[in-house]
Amino acid sequence: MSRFHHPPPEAFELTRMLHALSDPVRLEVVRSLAANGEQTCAALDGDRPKSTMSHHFRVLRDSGLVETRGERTAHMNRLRREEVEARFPGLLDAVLRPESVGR
Amino acid sequence: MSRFHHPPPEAFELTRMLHALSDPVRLEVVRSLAANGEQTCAALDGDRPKSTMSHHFRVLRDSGLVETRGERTAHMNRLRREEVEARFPGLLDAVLRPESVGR
DNA sequence: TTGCTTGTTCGAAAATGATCGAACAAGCCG
DNA sequence: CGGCTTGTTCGATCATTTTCGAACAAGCAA
Repeated sequence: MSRFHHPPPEAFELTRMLHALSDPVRLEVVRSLAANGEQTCAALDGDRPKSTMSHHFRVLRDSGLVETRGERTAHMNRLRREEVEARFPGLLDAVLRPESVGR
Repeated sequence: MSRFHHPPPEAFELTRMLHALSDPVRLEVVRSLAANGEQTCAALDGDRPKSTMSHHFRVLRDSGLVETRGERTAHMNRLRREEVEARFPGLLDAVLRPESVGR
């Protein structure tokens, strides 16, 4: 039973999602989730302080990109691929392309 | 002879472009350029102050999304479709989709 | 229970970004 | 030339973001 708010796809806002993706740290998280599947917050912090990461996960959740399941102590994060694809077709694919990476 | 700086596609940065697109005013400009072709700054301000629009155009130029030709007094703006498509395939299409509009 | 782990929330500080008036530059028209 | 038009640049202000330590909550393990 997650204590977090996860908007339904109809409520996704493009500008909000683009803003969520426009931060290097968050984009890295999204890419890692896409490449490696569900992961805990700890597995995704790049040695950054937990409070900082907690903030980024919240932005990702609010935008609709990520779902956090608060089961157990360690929270699991999942990229909401299908939902995002349904609402903004092609967006995630474009952002996740290997060619788009690196600078 | 444009006095503006327009980065070449190799220099486009994804996070910078996503940030440029994440502002409602700028997204509206990009959509108008996509739908109606080249336009002057005046045609694209939504009754907003010129200094404000000038700022947004600069962000759009720096990201690589827009090219401003400074010929004549009135500057012409063009969406750099091909360049953006070559560097970040699918990104513009996703953002310009009608379904993605409206909230 | 006590302690360790994982993560959130709060609050503050620093950085970044958006907005807009005023002054300025340059082309164009009469 | 003088004035109008189109936009840029500068500076200030205000709002939003980012970052991070400290305190807190809850599960889990010994």
